[in-house]
Amino acid sequence: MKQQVVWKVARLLDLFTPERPEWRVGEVAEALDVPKTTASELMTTLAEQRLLRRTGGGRYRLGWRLFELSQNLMDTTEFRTEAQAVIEDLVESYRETVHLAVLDNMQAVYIEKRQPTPAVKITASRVGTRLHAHCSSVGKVLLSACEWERVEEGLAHQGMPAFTPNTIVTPEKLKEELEEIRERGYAFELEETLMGLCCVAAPVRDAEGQVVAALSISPPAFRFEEHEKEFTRAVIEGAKRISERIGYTARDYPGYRMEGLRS
Amino acid sequence: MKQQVVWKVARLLDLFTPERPEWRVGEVAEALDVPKTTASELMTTLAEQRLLRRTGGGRYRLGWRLFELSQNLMDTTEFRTEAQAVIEDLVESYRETVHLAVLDNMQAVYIEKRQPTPAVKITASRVGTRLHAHCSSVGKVLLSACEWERVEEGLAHQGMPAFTPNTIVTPEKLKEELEEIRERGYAFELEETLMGLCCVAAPVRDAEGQVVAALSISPPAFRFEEHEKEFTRAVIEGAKRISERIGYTARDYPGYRMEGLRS
DNA sequence: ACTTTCGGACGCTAATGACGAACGAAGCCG
DNA sequence: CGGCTTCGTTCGTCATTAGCGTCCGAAAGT
Repeated sequence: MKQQVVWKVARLLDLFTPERPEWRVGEVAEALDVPKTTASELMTTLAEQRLLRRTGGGRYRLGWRLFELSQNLMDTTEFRTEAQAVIEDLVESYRETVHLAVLDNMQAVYIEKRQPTPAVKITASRVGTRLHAHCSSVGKVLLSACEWERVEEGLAHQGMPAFTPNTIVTPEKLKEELEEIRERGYAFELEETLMGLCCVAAPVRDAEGQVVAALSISPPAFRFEEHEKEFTRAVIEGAKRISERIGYTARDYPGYRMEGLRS
Repeated sequence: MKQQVVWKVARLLDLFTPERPEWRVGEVAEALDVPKTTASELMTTLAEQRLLRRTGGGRYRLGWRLFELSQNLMDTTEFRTEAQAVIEDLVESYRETVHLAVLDNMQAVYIEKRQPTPAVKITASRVGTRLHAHCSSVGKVLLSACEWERVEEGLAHQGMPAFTPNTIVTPEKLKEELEEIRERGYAFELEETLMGLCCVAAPVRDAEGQVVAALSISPPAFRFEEHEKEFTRAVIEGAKRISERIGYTARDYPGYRMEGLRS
């Protein structure tokens, strides 16, 4: 185990959640179980580097350098701009929540989210949220593009918690599901994370045909059931549009099979 | 000098600019002037922590954890939501570029930017850009809320480069200017960064009366000259609206003097 | 197949981060 | 007003750990 400082830095930064955005030295020391002096020194250094900032009276918050870096990251994520336009269109047309996610360490991270204007805040999802991949449509799409071996070790690390009776809880079942998804080119999520919520997701591919993101639409269950094929078609179409804009030429890759939608 | 690892991490992450978003181990080693093995180990650790990510074939990019952290930061920046609405309104009404910036380490960082739809990309400013505070309207507003002593030491560190003949280049002149700004409650920028570009900015204050951000409008010089008072009034009004939404009650603080606009 | 380039593993050693103790700086209460 | 508590920071020591030379394996180019 090398570079433990980096570990500590990461652990420390992760303390600053939306629920608890401000920490004092003593609190951090306790939370990380290190002496106060250690925490103090680390935090001072991080503040010098603008990864943290001091607010009034010895309290700390995340620093603006994180914003700068994140902005650099987003600005160089080619599919982002294209995706935004497509997402906008989808929300316009279907008046449902639309997500875009990437895979990170075998988890899905929402990097874009748009809700229809009369925002019925169904999903508690926030942009920047990391979520278990085994029970979300985007997650499953992204996992389906990985070698099963890697997925397996990811699961070993993170487990497969059940959130509803429909959540897939065994690796075997997930493996089957992923193969099916890879085969057909899109994924469903039928009340696997939250009762009453369904999603369809399709993969976004780059010029090399690699899956780089997943696009999903998340209507409430009852509306999904009524218009399943329509939603499915729309998401596939949208993902395809994004893919093509960033150089993917619909060669003979699996996925994008418009025929054969789920009976 | 303590916690040098953190310094290195920061320097390393800063390499990943929009212009050069991908780096290999060897390139980083050269850029930071460290042995390859050192760079390799650091980058591996950072990748494990998801602060970097490996893309195909030994290349690295910024990792998604940065996005998560930045998102946490933005989500807990109270004035952000309020500001967005106000910015939107301003752009609607005046069809000019509007910025919101915060102060970080005596530099201004744009955290919000909106341009009118027929985007005449005048300013090369990007959200997430850090810029010299002595020559921008937002910068000067933010500096005017700091003790001069701290400003001075910041200048010592960063210098006062001249970008146009109008740029303020001496601390003395800047000090005068800042006092005037503090007194009157808003700042101009008259072709100090770029010829042909003028700005007006006003401070956003939180519930404690602290200046937490600056709002600016940036029309081309000719249009600014025609409607100076109008723009000024609008920015002050906007900043005030944001301030009030986050709990500032217009007590007898300096600033927000609507009377006495520049002759 | 040979060479070159590149990334990663290993292990020694010097550098450095962790931590206890002592020191300031605020607030609190008698 | 002044001692007391709470909290953060400074200092100096010591054990830990990160740095880097050397070696190796993989991939790409010749």
